[in-house]
Amino acid sequence: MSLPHAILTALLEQPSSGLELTRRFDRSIGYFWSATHQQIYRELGKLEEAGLIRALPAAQRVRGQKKEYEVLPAGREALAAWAAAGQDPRPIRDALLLRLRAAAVIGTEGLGAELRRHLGLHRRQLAEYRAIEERDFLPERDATEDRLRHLVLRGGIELETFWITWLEEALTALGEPLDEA
Amino acid sequence: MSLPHAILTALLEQPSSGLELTRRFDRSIGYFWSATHQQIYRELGKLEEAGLIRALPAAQRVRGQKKEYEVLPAGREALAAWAAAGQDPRPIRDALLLRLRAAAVIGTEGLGAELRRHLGLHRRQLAEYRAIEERDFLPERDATEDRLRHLVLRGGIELETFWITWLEEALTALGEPLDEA
DNA sequence: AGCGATTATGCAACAAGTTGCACAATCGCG
DNA sequence: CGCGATTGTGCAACTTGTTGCATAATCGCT
Repeated sequence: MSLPHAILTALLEQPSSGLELTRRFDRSIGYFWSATHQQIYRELGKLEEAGLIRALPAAQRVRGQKKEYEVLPAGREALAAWAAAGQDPRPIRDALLLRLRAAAVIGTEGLGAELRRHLGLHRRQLAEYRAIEERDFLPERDATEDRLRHLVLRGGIELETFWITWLEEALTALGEPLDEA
Repeated sequence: MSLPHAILTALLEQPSSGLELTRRFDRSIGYFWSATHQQIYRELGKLEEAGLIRALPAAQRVRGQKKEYEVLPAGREALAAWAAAGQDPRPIRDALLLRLRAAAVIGTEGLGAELRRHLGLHRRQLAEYRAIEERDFLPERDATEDRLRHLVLRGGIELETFWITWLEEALTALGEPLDEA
């Protein structure tokens, strides 16, 4: 599984506390690997126990007080091993496509509205990605690190574009308007 | 969750036994909602207990003997209710994008090969979808049912196309060849 | 008739992800 | 100083998905 490796990557980029990680998983990292704060805290506990990360020292630690983690050499090695292994793409599991297939047997009522709703969501997400691209990735800067990050963002942009294209195609084929009347 | 609804849809299309369902989940349905046979058997048990489906009668039923299921009216209603409710698209969780982000902190070694491997997998999948499209969806037939099924397939085709485009873009940006030397 | 391959159903244990909640410290404000 | 809002950590229970295995019937072949 990849959650621990997502966390190791995030901590290598920047040592953080559980809540800071949670926020980053809600923003940039979460654009391709989402996780809730409970998942993150649980995984931080496991990673610390496994000796892959450690909490930065603090006077005394009590519940409700910030706790920063950093990656230990063993953690960096574990991440490298994971990266070297290679993951197969997981089979698609998409409820909206299933919804279409269901519509073929129970009828298309309400389908147009649902497709339009998704179209709106994807358009909004695409706009967000584009804003980030314009803000963070000017054509000048071109270090390898930047290029990799930019590629990830491009992936998000193109994926949202795919959905928008497909949804418009679907609505057209069903004789439905693209926007609410 | 959607597995029960995927099964209900499949059984409405065609009453089947657990193994027949499993095969269909490996083919057409599995292209957008994958499931293993254990998941399917477990879910069939639950659906039967809930009164949404029933096993077609047979002389006597023992382990290792085929058991066909059909959807009861309550099952059709449950499916319609699920379809009416609407699902939000789930956040992306993609290991390859995570892999790129990890490469930014631990180095790009082996990344090109991994991207090429994925490129090959997606190209093969796309070819498979295209073959199905040519075989099953001639421009003549145009019932609503066919149109819906075709749209689902188009989704698969466009999704694979997205991956191929992005992977080629990524390899180019990294100065890597698109195919093994 | 005997036997291995295939078809078919299913249990159990585990791993991963989700939901709901509890509780402590700290910060801002009147 | 007191008190509500926010920040921060975390447990417990549950659902979903995966892996490995057990077991029974049937089919084809010799």
